[in-house]
Amino acid sequence: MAQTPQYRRIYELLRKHIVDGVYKEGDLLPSENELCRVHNITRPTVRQALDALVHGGFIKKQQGKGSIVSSLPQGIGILSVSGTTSAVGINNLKTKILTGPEVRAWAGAFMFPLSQVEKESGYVYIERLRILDEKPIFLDVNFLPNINLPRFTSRSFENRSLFDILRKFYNIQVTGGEQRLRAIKADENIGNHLQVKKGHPVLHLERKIATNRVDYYFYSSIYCNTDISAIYGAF
Amino acid sequence: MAQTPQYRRIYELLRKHIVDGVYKEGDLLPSENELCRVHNITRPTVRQALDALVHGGFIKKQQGKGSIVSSLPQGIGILSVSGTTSAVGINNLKTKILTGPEVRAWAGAFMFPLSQVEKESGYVYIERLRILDEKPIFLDVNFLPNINLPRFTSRSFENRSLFDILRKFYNIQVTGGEQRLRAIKADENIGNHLQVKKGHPVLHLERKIATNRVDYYFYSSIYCNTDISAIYGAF
DNA sequence: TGAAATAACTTGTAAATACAAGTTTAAATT
DNA sequence: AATTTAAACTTGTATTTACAAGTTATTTCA
Repeated sequence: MAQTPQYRRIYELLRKHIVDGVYKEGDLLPSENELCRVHNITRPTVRQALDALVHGGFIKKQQGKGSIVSSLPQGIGILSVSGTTSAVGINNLKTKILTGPEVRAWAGAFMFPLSQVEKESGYVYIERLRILDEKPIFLDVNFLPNINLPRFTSRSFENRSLFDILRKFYNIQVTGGEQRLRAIKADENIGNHLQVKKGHPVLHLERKIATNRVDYYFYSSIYCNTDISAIYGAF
Repeated sequence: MAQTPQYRRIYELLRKHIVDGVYKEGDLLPSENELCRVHNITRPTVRQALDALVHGGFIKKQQGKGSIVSSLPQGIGILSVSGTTSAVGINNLKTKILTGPEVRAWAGAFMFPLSQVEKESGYVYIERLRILDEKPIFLDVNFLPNINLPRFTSRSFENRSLFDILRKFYNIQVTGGEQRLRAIKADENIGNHLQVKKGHPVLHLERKIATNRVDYYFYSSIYCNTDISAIYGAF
């Protein structure tokens, strides 16, 4: 009946409290039984929420002791699905649209194999520069198969998470994905955007992102300048 | 009573079957209820095993349909805990010990903050080169705090997973961790080992690895040549 | 025959319960 | 007082039950 499941609500709540500093590093979260009482739910449900927090790297659990809040990462977390991207430095992380959103047709080879439906549909192209403290940190190039995305190209993307828009307007939620990482030399174009010399080492991520819409994936190619801040991930 | 929990057994079994090709990409695993019947366990237990497979990127689940086997990754999976390292290409992945194992004392700054106990204990140092198809793929430098690791320096590490040794002889299992990624220029030393020119882009991972032993972490600094095969990860 | 309704599957969420195992605190014993 | 023991916590594993929700195959009806 509930649109969002209970464990999700508890997860979001605890996550927010950790990010906001209600619980600090090393603190113990309320025990599972206490969370049960407070929110009037059962332990399996609480544990489902806590598992998600562990998976996101927000807490560690220790048998007999409790759920210990982890330190918030120093770098930028884009390795896990909702792990830390939305958690850290989102305040001073600005977004600049370089190209799009505009509809294009697939041409040439692509970083991931595409289905027939995807090929026929074309894609929405968005190229963005993400800026942290006035310094360009990463350039992300996004490919969203143009399947059931009405009025997408006319939406505003400035300083807004792509994920948020997909969730809010199209009820598309990211459920996971796969990625490849490489260290490459920046070419002329990437170098200009990231303000590094041509040939400078840059981290390249190629991602295929799965959603709650069955068989709907979208794709991102991300170039990171890791000189200032590293990419962070929990596992 | 059971030394290893049931869900772990089922997880290992299914994982092996996927890796061995019993279930191929796109195949459906037996349904949860079927796995219950076959292994004489209950659905929450089965689901715990399947969750672990999802987390490792081996399957995707679709409500109403089933558990769909994912494609085995092309690259080398060292991003997740037991995700794909041990799954892919372990046959032709050779290991060459460059230094150690030998006990050393901490000196100077370290990539992660250390506890007092860790500082006082020193660490076991191991430097290894991992070779895939006669080509050096990555160089890993490991720091294991020298706490309760009897006879560690005298063990043989050739062509053997560090994780395996820790599990087998010391009952230490990797439960998770955190990592930072950077694209850097190879220096003289790294360039020589990885057979790339000095200044060539190399992927650098700094990892703090958590274990089932409370407060026991170990650390790895990994340098990857991603020219031939990328680093792969599911999330 | 073709479309719609139904049944029989699948996974997702959730409750209530039980005991095992690790940690901490308090009490009892020496 | 110091040590040991026990109790009261904590999380880990597991069962049983129930219904919701999505998918597929079958049946029914027009």
